[in-house]
Amino acid sequence: MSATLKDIANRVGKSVTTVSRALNDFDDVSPETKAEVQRVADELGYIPNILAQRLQKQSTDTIGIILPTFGPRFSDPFFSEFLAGIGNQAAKLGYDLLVSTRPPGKIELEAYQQQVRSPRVDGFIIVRTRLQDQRITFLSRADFPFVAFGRMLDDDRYIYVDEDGEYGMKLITDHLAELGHQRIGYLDGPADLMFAYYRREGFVNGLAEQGLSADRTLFVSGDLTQKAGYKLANELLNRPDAPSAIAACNDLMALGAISAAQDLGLEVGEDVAITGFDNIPLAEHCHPPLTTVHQPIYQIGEMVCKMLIKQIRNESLEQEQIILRPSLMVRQSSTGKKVLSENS
Amino acid sequence: MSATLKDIANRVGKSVTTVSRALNDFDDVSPETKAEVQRVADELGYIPNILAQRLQKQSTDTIGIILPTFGPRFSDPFFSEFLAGIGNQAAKLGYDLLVSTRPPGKIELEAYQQQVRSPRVDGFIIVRTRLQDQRITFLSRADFPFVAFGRMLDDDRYIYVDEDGEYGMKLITDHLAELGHQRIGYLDGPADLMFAYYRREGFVNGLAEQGLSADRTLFVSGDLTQKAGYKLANELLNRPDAPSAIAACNDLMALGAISAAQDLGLEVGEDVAITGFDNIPLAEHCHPPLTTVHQPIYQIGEMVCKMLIKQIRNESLEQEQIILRPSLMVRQSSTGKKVLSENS
DNA sequence: TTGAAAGCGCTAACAT
DNA sequence: ATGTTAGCGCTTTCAA
Repeated sequence: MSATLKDIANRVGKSVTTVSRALNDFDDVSPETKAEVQRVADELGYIPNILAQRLQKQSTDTIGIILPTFGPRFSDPFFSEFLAGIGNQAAKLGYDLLVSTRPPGKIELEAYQQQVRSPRVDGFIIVRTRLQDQRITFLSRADFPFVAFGRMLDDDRYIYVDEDGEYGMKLITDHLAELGHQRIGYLDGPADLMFAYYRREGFVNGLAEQGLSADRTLFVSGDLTQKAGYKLANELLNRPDAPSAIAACNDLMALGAISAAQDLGLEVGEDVAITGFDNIPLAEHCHPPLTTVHQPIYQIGEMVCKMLIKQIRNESLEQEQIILRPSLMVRQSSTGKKVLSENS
Repeated sequence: MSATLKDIANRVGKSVTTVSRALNDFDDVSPETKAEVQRVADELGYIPNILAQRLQKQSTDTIGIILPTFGPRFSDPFFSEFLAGIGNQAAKLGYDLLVSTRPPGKIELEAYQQQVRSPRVDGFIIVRTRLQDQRITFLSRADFPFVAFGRMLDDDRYIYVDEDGEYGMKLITDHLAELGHQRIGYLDGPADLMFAYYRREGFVNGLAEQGLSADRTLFVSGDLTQKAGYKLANELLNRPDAPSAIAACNDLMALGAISAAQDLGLEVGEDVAITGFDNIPLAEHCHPPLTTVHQPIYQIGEMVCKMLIKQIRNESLEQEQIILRPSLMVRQSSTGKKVLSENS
């Protein structure tokens, strides 16, 4: 077992208190004592017992994230990158990251309640906000620190970072309209997800601004996986009145759509334009490379984490609501033209 | 703040000790007292303070995993699925999952040391073992519980689960040889990774068994990303003596290789066969679908987690070393033949 | 059947 | 500049 303050105190012949203060560099300890204490501490390889510190402080130095997952086959590039951003930032600021996974719904909410009351974490990061988000409602009421990645409908009295999904999707409609597309299919996401909502808004409004009417029969929605993208695009492209372009609300579905088009013998970028949203690493290296909207997931992870820890520490935030403007990445899946590699 | 044992004790008019024992269902507490204590506890919404329990027990009820990551653009489907497996299993068994990310090397090892000594977790799960793995050496010496996913060279006196990568890659060479390929390129992984080692062995030995000699000039190695796969395959395919098939040591690089081939105007599955290893969800839904080797990552996550917790609890394991046989998934990227969808 | 007391390792208020 | 005392919330002897 690791040495304790008491061990050091005995060796040095001082009280535990003095040792504690010496190690924490209080200025009411004589330099000699400090030096001596430090020496012995090093010698014994002292490391503070974090459990004791936490009990004393009544804080866990840990932030939590509960990933909303459905099936076991859970593999969204978005999450691993986001997690890395949060995790690295948390480590930098001296916090641990507690990760759980729960299917959205009752079980999920119970997990929040438990973790709040235990208390197992000092604050939460919420991902994939929903139109009405119980998690946010609950944490707000409980006055428990959290930062969300994403907004909610009809309530923004909480701290969040979000991308401007509406703007992002308008970049797509502008781009497609410019290429001359008139009939554009849309691969929508689950109705209760806020990001799908904004992107859909952007799509509809973007078309309108271009003087194009949105044909609702070309709207189909799926569960954000490639599989869904494949199936939905296949249906769209098999219609007699098939669209000349398909915009997907995320990259994964767009990748599925590309496969579907190719399986039908279509040349993506030429015969049909396909676009995504997210710019996951795969987007650049698939064939053809995917035109999409970039949002800096890793940086958002860092940002959200930093804001949460500030909140936990009661430091003031410059900005409690942040909305980021994403940018368009034009690639071959829409233009058919080969683009030179973006970065070495 | 949550109610404490003391609060309950005051209300009931009993000592804290009695209340503690009542709630833990000791049999030396009268039924009436138990009932009364339980009633008041419910009324106050009592939840034990986990920090105090942990200090007392000197255990954290938490297992740790430190993900080896390089750049910020970290997005490996393998990890998110593996994490989900571990996380869900841990939750089921009453454990928390502490996730960190560190670049392999000194910083990483320091993180292990710190977490061991704090003590922040009760045990570790190690991923992506290396030929000589400092992490394993350190934890073994410290006699700290851990379970690894993967083996090590020259030392198997520790608990692990691994896939039989050599066998898996032989499935690939057999398959390619059967299709008539004689010159096969190999996209290798980093030299210090154990899984890359076994898969390479399987490739070399598999070829030998087929009476084919491995042309070392067709071996190129990269960092496991699609980007690397793209670049390496591009080089291979541009040679005058280009191979007729390319086996990649993981799916991500294989996907990159597919893009490279397609960019060169080759029909994958017809003009060149390409295979992967891992069977990530994308493999089935890319174009053409990728022939690969399947290993049940999610289940392995569960398994590893269960074994670790048993070890922590000093329960006996039926098997301390487990090696799983992966299976071949034949798809269009090698055969050129369309395969009916595997599952609905 | 119950309670008093000690202790997990640390920090902090107060006194000296 | 240092020590005494108390306390974080819980569990666990040991005694009654």
